[in-house]
Amino acid sequence: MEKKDVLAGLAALAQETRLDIFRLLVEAGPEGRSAGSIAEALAVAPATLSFHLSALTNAGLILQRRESRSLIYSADFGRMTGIVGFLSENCCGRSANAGACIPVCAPTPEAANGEKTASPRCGC
Amino acid sequence: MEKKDVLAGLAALAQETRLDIFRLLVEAGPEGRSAGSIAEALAVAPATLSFHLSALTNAGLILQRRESRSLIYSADFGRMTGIVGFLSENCCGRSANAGACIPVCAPTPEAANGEKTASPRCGC
DNA sequence: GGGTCATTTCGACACTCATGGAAATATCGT
DNA sequence: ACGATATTTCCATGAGTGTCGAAATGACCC
Repeated sequence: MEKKDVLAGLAALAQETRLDIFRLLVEAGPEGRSAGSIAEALAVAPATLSFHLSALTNAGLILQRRESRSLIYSADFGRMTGIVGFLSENCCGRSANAGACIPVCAPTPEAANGEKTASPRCGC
Repeated sequence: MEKKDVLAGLAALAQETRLDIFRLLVEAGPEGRSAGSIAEALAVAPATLSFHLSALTNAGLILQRRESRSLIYSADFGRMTGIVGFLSENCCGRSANAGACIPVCAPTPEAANGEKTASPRCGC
């Protein structure tokens, strides 16, 4: 996970509507949710929602797929785990991390296999 | 840790110069670093640095103290841990977090004592 | 192919942000 | 009190962001 990716992710999440969208998608799990359903849930105008969805997509935080007429968005858990890992490693102090942990989502298949995950998991 | 605090923290860190400043202060530990020393290390104009330092301070991410002529800034590790905790809990999926952890800095005295820390530590 | 539904793109607007020079403020040593 | 040092505040400027109505695109069904 490179700094510029983390920066993009933070910028994307540092906005109330987008954070709400992302949390909604995390809650929805891998199946995701259609744009319309998100717009309704958050009471956001379609054009505005689309703007935010593309911001999140560009940041690599969410994925898009089409399902007949609807576009379904879902959270990219691996990316989010990478960001949290970066912050923990680089922004929480490196010497004093003896013991304390924050539980995190299980690695997604893609993260578990290839893609060197820079975040060292504690062996608990 | 409330959503608006997390939002403020993310907004503060979602900017390259500020992320660099914060990482420098994390590296410096509790002793911190003077504004001048930061400006020199990152090659940032004093006025610009001051602008960013106050953004980080307003977000609650760093602390300021005076030491004779210099103002010393240091990272607020408890705050950062809170933000990472929030992201892990709310943005990494809640069902699938069985086992995986990300090591995090030991809680600061203030976090360890009072101030209900919403982030559940895993018992490893 | 025409109608309809779901969503995006375009365009315009108000607003906020990042930058840095110049002036102001605070602290120290003499 | 004065000069030097460290840092902030003030100000102007250019760039970027969030919002949303209206028009365009894509997909389905008959």
